[in-house]
Amino acid sequence: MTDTARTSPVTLHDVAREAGVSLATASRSLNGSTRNVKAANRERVLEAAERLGYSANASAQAVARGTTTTVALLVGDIADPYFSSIAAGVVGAAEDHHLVVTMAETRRDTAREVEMVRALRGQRPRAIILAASRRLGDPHAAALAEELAKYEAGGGRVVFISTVDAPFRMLHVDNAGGAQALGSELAAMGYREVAILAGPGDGAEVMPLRTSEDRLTGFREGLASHGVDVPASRVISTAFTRDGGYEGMQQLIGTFGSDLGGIDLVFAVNDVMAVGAMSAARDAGLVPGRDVAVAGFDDIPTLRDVTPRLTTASLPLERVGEEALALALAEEPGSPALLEAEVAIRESTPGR
Amino acid sequence: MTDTARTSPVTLHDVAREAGVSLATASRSLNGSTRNVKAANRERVLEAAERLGYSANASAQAVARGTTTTVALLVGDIADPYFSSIAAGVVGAAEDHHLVVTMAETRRDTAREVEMVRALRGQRPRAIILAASRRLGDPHAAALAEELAKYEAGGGRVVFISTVDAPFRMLHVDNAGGAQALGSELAAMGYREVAILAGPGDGAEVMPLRTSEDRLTGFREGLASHGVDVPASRVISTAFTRDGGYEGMQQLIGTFGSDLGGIDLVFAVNDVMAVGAMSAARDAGLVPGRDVAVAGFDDIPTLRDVTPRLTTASLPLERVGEEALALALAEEPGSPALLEAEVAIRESTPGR
DNA sequence: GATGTTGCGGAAAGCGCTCTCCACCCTAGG
DNA sequence: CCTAGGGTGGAGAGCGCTTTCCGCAACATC
Repeated sequence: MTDTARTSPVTLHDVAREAGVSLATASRSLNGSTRNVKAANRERVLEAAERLGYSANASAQAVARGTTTTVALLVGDIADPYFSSIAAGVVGAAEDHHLVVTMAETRRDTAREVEMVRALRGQRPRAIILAASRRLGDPHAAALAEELAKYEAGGGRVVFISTVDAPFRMLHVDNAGGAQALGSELAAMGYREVAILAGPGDGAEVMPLRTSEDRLTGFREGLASHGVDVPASRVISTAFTRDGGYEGMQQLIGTFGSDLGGIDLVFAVNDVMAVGAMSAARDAGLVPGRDVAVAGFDDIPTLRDVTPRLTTASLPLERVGEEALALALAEEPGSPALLEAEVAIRESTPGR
Repeated sequence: MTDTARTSPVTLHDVAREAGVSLATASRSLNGSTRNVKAANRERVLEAAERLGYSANASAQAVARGTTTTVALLVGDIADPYFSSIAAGVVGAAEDHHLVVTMAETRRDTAREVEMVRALRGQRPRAIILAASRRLGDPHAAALAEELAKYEAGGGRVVFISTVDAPFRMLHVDNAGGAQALGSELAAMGYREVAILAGPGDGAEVMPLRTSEDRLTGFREGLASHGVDVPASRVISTAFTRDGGYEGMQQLIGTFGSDLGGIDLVFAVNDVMAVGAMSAARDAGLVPGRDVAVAGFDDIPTLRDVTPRLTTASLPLERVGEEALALALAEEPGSPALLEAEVAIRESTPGR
């Protein structure tokens, strides 16, 4: 019976002995190799395994087979709904393929990202999926690329989500296109005096996030197609977080006064920033949606219930995760996939 | 130089050969064992490793050392901010210990949970942390306990977050106490006619979630201490999700009419449900906070900006994750830790 | 009966590491 | 001069598996 006093896991050897067969037969019975095992023997092995509570040592299998069942996912911040939604997609899809996913966090620090990749590389994952946002002209980009190249040289696969073109498998999210459509639609609704809360980076000292940049540029183009221009003085650089949005709006109010100097629409480059911005407006006595329209980007499900309901560009984040895994597993990378954003006009931009 | 054509990872053997030393010396140089290596040799090894882009094979190390650097985390739903906050805490703390965390999702299905544990067990993680919510009288509980017992018999550690007492390391979250304090305070503020949106399970067909049950009971006790009673007809069983909250409120409105028959406070057993409930109220023409007060539980950061700001019991979720890991790593389990919730009264319950 | 075929079990050689043990060199002490 | 002992390198066993290869038996074919 089960040896309750043991303190190290049951091995295949134990099972084989218990079943009275060889290691080879036990192995073949438990993982359905190409080779057949006589039913009687397989039966005995399965029983013995069950009785002993055997569970194959994945590390040993990995060493013997030369391949693991692991996929690594690197995100900026797990608690951020943007990343956790993507993670949910990856984990869900991974499970369908009987893969285990290991996660790490860059904490939005691009130097750490290189370290994390180095650490993850040791796991010999089938693929490394990078969902952490990249910066333009990042000084660590070269180091990252080098580390990833080494990983690929060892047979690994690298998938990048939403970023600059890189010599790896790419999953593009249509930030620019979505933002453009959003900008165009809002301009058509009559908004003329627009301010933008962009992500961090002024282009000089700190480099901007690629995602933020794409959304900023796209949005401006969308507005421009209706003859609306956003002067540089109305583009605020701030953190890519809720607090960043809050502070950005505060800054706007500080600069232009509590009537915002006629600004009728504030576009934040992501939903959590937009929500922070609404709070700041409210705290300054403005009613979002009435005194100033606000729009975001992403369409985070958890934020679906904020009031007024947020106009945004809807991104299928779980699907992004699923597609990323599919891309990682595909034999041939194919052309870079593009996931589109869909404009969702809601009460936070009632129109003028 | 780096062999760019290779397709299988660089091994320690390669490094040793490149450096002109033995496998043993290479191993000792690269991981700082107890044994000394002459500086010159270590230097050569480090250089060779760098040049070849070597990264130690974690699986092989695990097999050789008989121990991994992995911790497994099992959550109900990664995209749910409750779980992702805990996950962030675990991942953050794990990193400080140079551990990698692998995540799996039960999708709130308790049968799947057993399977997931079985799969994770193969990884031989140092610990398995279970954050997935458990049900009272779960028919799969026995199977789960058995699977976990097997894992522990193999030297693994199991940590349970927020649940029934079980013969494993426990991290208790003070759901009952927090709910009681919240109930008491709200009763003191004058609320008398209360309805509760509880989690799923009617106690007969479907078993209730332990978390939900604790919060329900605690809240009732808190009210009772001020002489306020909640009749069973005002306790709605619904899904533990945003949609569950929405439907629960709809049901309340359907039953008691659009004035809610005098109900002045609705307590939802978690924040996402509360937010869903507010939306349902709004969609029915009620103004949350004015026509009906709403309270939640958890204090999810992402939901900090909903309006009216949500009264809730604040749980330090990231800390829960950190403590869970600490508990997993501790030599001696010690007495079950208890993490307290703090009442946060905000505008969604202005008082009467 | 000799000669293939299959079908299946087991021995053993790896997989990429760690770590024990032994060998060797050098210095110090007698 | 010899011996003891500390420091260091390397051979090789072993971790828990997979998988190749060999051998044996049972059966079909001529």
